[in-house]
Amino acid sequence: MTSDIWTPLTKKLAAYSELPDDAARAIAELPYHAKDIAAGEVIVHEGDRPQSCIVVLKGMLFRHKMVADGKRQILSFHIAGDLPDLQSLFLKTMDHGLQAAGDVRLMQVPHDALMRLIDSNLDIRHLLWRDSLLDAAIFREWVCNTGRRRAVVRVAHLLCEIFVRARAVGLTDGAAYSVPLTQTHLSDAVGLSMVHLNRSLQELRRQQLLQLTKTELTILDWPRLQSVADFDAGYLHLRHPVG
Amino acid sequence: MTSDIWTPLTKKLAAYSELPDDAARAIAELPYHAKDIAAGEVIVHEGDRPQSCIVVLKGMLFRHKMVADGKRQILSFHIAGDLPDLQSLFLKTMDHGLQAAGDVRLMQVPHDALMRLIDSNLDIRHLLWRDSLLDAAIFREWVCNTGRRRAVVRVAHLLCEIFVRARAVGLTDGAAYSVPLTQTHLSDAVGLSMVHLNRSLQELRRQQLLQLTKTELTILDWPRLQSVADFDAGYLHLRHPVG
DNA sequence: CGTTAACTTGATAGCATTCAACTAGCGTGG
DNA sequence: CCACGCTAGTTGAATGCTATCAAGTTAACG
Repeated sequence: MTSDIWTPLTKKLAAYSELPDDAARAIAELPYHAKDIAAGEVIVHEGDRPQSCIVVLKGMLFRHKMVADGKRQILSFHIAGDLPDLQSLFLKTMDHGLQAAGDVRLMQVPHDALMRLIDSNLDIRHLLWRDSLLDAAIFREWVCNTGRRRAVVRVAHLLCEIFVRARAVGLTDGAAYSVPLTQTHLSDAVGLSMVHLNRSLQELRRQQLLQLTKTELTILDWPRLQSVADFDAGYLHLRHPVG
Repeated sequence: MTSDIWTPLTKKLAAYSELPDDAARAIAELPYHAKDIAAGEVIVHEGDRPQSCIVVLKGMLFRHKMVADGKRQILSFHIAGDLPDLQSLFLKTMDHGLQAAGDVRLMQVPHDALMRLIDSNLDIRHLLWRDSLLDAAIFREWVCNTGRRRAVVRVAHLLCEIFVRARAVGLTDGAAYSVPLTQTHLSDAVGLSMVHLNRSLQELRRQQLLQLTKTELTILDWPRLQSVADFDAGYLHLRHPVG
């Protein structure tokens, strides 16, 4: 079975580390509960104490946090294969929320079963620990992005990351990738106002670097986009750095 | 032995989780190499592949990353008990550097010995995994800080975090804490220019919220500072949330 | 079609950066 | 001993990037 319900997760793990066959098999024995989530629905709230971890199967969701004045900051985007609340295994209270951008299909894996597997299987433990560290590496890059980059560069950098991560797990179609993100999502992710984000996007389009519609991102000039974006995929720690 | 060389680390772990006695004893059997580092020295470079993890014993160091135009972003500050490059156990290549602010005393623990202990001791493994997730939680808050907060709030928030983390491991002296940070460090941490950081600090001083000299941070009005800073210590996941 | 959400555009205000100069403290060497 | 250089901190003025406010357009949908 080259494509069962666990394929997104195993693909993701294999893209970022070596995934032994028996580790994949052990994962596939975990109990789970699959679930469909409508666009915009909040999946986990800040303050919740989840009893299971989520694996994204299809679609995109994001972590977010509110700051004073009711402003929102998006902390990360997650695609098929990602474990967006793996940390809840050890940090019992959510310090942020989880919400669906577009429609999402996901599975929930109970903490206790996952914990048992982690404690008994060295390979899986290392794979998942590494995955949680990768998460942190991405946050670090986002700190740089919001802290020290100009608007246009910030936006370009974010889109580069999204595209490379999607390509790594085989979700892209040539230079195109289907994204369910609005400009409001993007502005809350890079820390800009909606209006200014819109103008930054227009600048990227004007420079013929990319195309972004309501449903699809297309890279028009990868080398130049990467350079404008100050993007270096090193922080993603991919197993096969690039193509 | 209430105070041996491992005290900083055990204190830190106990401040953020429960630390069983035999876990503490097992840690104390790890091999190590103690080392003194002069202020400003780079301890680990971006691109390095370290063979050991660092435990801070005394002083303060920080992670940093360069972005285009030679601008620097500081990613985190680390005090006694912290493990600022624990991730190097699983992410082999450093995606950022490690540098001493002030003089630092630290110890290096070889990867192989640490990995053996992690693989054989469940408590320690959970403690350290949790610590690495805590790291990520702090990065998330920094994304919010640089992304969605005004200058004065940003600075106040950073100082709140530094103070609370220092207090949690017993490094503060009443409302005072000895910090070896220059205003340049602070500005690179919050993503502001040196000049504007200086003015933001002056505003905090003018409001009688805190005092900050070359060597010491003193909190003058904690409740009001916390509120100005939009600071909620929840994201630090402390075992005993506050005092 | 009326309604709504997403996107776009223009004008204005304001916060943060940049440039430049100046002060203070500290160590070194003539 | 004082000049000198260096680092860190401070201040002023001008520029400019980004936010805000307001209005208008487009597309999707019941």
